[in-house]
Amino acid sequence: MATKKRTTIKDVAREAKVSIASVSRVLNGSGGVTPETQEIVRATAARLSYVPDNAARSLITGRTNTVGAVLPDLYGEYFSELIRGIDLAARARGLHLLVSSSHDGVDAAAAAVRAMRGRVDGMLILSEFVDAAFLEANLPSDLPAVLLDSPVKSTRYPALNIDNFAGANAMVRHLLDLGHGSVALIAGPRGNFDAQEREKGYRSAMASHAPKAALNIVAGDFTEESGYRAGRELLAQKVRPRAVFAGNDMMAVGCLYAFREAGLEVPRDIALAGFDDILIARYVTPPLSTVRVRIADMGKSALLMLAELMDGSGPPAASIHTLGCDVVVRDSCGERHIRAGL
Amino acid sequence: MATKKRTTIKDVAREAKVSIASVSRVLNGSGGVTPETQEIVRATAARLSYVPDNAARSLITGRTNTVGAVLPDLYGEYFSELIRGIDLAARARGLHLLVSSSHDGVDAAAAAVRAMRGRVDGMLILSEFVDAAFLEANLPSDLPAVLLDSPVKSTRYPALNIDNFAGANAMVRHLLDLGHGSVALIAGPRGNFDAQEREKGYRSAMASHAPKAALNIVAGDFTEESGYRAGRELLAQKVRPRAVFAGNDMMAVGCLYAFREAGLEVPRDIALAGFDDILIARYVTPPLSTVRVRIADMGKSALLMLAELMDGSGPPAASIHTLGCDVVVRDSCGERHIRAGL
DNA sequence: ATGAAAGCGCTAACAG
DNA sequence: CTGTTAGCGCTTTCAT
Repeated sequence: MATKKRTTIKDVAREAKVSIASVSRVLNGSGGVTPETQEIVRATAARLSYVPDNAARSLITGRTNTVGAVLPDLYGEYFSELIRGIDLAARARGLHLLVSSSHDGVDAAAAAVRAMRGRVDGMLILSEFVDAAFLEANLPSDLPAVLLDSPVKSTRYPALNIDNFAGANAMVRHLLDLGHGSVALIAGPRGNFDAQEREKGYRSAMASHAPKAALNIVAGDFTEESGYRAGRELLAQKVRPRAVFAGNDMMAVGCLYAFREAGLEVPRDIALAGFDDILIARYVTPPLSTVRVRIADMGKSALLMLAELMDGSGPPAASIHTLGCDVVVRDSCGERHIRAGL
Repeated sequence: MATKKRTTIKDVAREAKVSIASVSRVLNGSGGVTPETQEIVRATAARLSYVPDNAARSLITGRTNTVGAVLPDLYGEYFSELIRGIDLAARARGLHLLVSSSHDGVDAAAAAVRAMRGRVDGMLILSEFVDAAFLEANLPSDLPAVLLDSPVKSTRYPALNIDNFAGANAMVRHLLDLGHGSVALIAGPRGNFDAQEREKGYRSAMASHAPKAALNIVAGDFTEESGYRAGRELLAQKVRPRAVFAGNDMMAVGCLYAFREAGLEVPRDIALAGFDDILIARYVTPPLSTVRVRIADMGKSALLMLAELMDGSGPPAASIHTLGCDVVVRDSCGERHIRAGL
């Protein structure tokens, strides 16, 4: 279809009265061609609006100039920012982007990864289903890849992670500094890597800045609904906490609704903070203090890393890079100013 | 890189002690092979973990099994929903998805379209820069394509549009039915197709349901900031309108802030509605009545249409399909119930 | 500086 | 039912 009867290099060669080799040389800038010949070839190619066939080119060069991005079924805002970061960086390097999202299980993820074989020169993988065995089984050993936000300590692939620990730690510390004697945590889903790191950050901040205060952790699963339930659970405790740190913004929003429903005013009666800085955070009442994650940067950095890997000049395999977060202080935690860059 | 020294069809043939043709036949299900041979081939292929080379396959078949999606630099939520719809439908049909987003001008869009030549069997194009001449100049005449949300009346490509007119019309009618004597409009950017259609919908509803009321249109450009300014402008009018229909949700949100700042209560003092049903709409106070656009459906339908086009069984070129919207009634317009599907 | 020719890995006739 | 073979469009030696 696409390549039904396009003009080929032969047509150009014939029209330009040169050999196909010369045409190839000119169009690839391989040098060794007279300026005059170059001119003729270029003109003819333009006249016939010749476009080299990528399949043929890939077949012989072994390169596709395409990178693949495998992403899970994830929440809109995060996804689009990430993709944008990746796409921009890819375009800047003349690379195309093949995406595959929405995988709801290991098998789907594996299929997605495998389907990209031979179509891409490198891959960006972000999936909770990825582990060392998964990679071993589904990735050709010679295909460069970069792992995003992954717990895998692979010896073969570099990983790029968000500093969930530091972000959570900083936010809890901030809450504590504000004078809220003790902070409760609404945890994220058990198996989730981000959730675990954030919880660790919470524990660490509590241990170092409020060693006498008891830990107060209620369960959640990153959904608004679970945040709402957690909020009610918190209010039912004998002593109502002074501040709550939710493992992500959606839960914070749910929690906010629970508080509002109970007639409490945030932050006067109880302080609240989230994590992610999703768009909504700015628009709820009161605006939510949260931890901003620079997703687009992560996409960009990941692509750059992958590109280097593909050039053979990349970072040592197994390196783990970490991207910082910013504490964004809005109204929900009881103070107003911005503390950035940790 | 990716294809450095992979096992080829020859290796499989040798190991299975059959001809490469048989291997090809088995793996393509072209039939005409004994079950036993099939079994042997399949087993050896699996054992060698053989994966056919896409480039070679494309070269000879002329198909890439990939569709391209060219999107402008657009707002996160819309983009991710659209992509998800497309991706899901593509996967269901065994098609891969090559994306290119973030184009800030005609040239960038043209480059993006051209770069996909030969890499895809069909294209989905959503760009404000697209018009008949653009397509003529940048798309190979034999490449199937579907236009998304485009004003172009092309004789060559089918288009899939959102029924902005009907959506706006229904919302304004709803506002009028509620008894708000006259409705003001915050218009979108001048050149924008969606904005124009929505304005027409407003005019039409006013003409038919409130023929005696004067039209009241203030300018906006789809940004929150412009909505805020428009809100102030509206409040400065001699007679404050009873209801305001904003051309999109972001402007409605900005407008809401202007009203709040002026000490007005929505919807008691003034009713407000938007368009798009972005996530935020649900979370502002009061929740915003709006018009829901089924973006993911649009992506899916577009891909299905494209797939048919690629099979040769597609809709007649130049057909224009329209996707309905739903009026979503929340608190901001002064009544609570849902009216769906128009 | 240019051209001829050998494949890249695969599918699709065409023979047998 | 199976094997042989001719390319698909291109890059890249290797001659000239």
